[in-house]
Amino acid sequence: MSLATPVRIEPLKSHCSSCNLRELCLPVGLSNEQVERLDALVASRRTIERGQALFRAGDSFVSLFAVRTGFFKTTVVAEDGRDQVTGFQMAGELLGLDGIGTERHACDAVALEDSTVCVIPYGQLEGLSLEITDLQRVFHKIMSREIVREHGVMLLLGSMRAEERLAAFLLNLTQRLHARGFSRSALVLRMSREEIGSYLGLKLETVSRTFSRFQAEGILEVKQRDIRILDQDGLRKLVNSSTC
Amino acid sequence: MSLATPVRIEPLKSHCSSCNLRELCLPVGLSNEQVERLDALVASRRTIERGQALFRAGDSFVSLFAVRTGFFKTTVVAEDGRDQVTGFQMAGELLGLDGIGTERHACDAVALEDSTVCVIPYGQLEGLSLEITDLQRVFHKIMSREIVREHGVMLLLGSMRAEERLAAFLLNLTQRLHARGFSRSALVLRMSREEIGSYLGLKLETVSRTFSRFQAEGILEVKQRDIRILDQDGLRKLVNSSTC
DNA sequence: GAGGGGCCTTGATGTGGGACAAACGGACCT
DNA sequence: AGGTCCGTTTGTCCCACATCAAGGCCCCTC
Repeated sequence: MSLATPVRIEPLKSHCSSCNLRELCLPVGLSNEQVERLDALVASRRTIERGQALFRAGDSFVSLFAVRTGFFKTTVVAEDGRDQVTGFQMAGELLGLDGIGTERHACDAVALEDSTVCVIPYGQLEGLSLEITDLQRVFHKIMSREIVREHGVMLLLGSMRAEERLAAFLLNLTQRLHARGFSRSALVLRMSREEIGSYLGLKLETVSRTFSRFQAEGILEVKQRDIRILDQDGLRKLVNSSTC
Repeated sequence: MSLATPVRIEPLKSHCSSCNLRELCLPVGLSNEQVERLDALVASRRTIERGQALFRAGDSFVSLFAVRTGFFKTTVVAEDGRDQVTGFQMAGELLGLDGIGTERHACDAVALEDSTVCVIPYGQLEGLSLEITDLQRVFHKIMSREIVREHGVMLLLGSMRAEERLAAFLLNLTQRLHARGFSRSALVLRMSREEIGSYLGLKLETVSRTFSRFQAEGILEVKQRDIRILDQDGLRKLVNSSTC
């Protein structure tokens, strides 16, 4: 490390009030006055370089994190070393909910590109949500939706075939990206074939082959990580057809 | 229905204070005084016959339910009709967390044997947890643990082989039963092979064959739904060995 | 622009668990 | 006791995906 480069703790103040993610993040639905009180709590930002972990399983749990920019994956590791990607998180989504139960994180959160997060000290969030009913309600809803999302993944892993899994995955990603102002029909994958495979319970070769098949069928145009969706209905039909 | 048997709405008052599940349920860790305030809120019980639904996906969400006696499964249904068991709940465990996010239940909860539940009106629970910090904390922990449990299921569904899945399932069940005072080595399954299969992402025939194999290997004794675990370490090794 | 290292694609072959079918067994009737 | 129903077990065959292996593409560095 060079002499002139001290470790930099980002002291940047976050401002939920003026954040363009306000409607996608923790402050959703809160009044201006309420968001200002939340501002006082969301004290700092952190930047995470691509490939670095925001936290790891076993780390003691202190704060939640809201993705401000960038892209993350969360993974759980079995005792024998196998790991499973449990989710991909983009701007506005919360990381760290897994840590509340035991006061230690239960999974790793790793940045898939250079990212910034807002740090939300959990103890203070608890305190504030005693005072702001709406904040408590929003927070409960976020946790509940995470539970429901995972139900969906269980359905996918438990009963879908490879094509259906990948189709469902792409539709989910584009829907979330669209909510953030991106195109519904084009996306750049931030994760590798292997990470997609881990999330979907498939091997990377199967993911790759399925992409190729979708391209051959005219459903997608695939150039490495650049994906263009040519036939969204085709994808949707794949997910809903019980052709097994 | 006979003339002398009116529909009975159970008006029975629940009492968390005197409930033997106190340490396994929502009141865990609360003081006597706090639990008494919770009592005021948990106003009624409901009995659910085997095979009946406590709630169904799409039902509007009003209350959470704590299993008092009996056994439930929760299932999500895809648009094409396939369904996936997302969990099995026993005494002390909460049902309905999925409904908070959208104010509608996202899954079905069906009793696998005649059961009783305590009804916890969610609006009142929100209100009380504004006043009792510890209650808020406990509730958050319960939701967080549910998220972590589902991570574990994702790991199971995404990367384990049939034997590992069934072994992990049995260990999880016996561990939870043991916490409720039952034997660590003998259990009676409340669910069918098909329901186990759905939960584990396997077909019922595969579940049955795997039980048979475990029996042949001297790990289990299987008589229909009566299971005796002869070699707990054998089961544990199965789960942890990355023999794939 | 040559070389190397990730990541991705594609081919050949193998296999775990699915699909289908039949028989078994226990619970509950009459 | 016999019959029916439903869940379970077991056998046989088959396929979707895994595994193993080779080669291609892109981007980085020197």
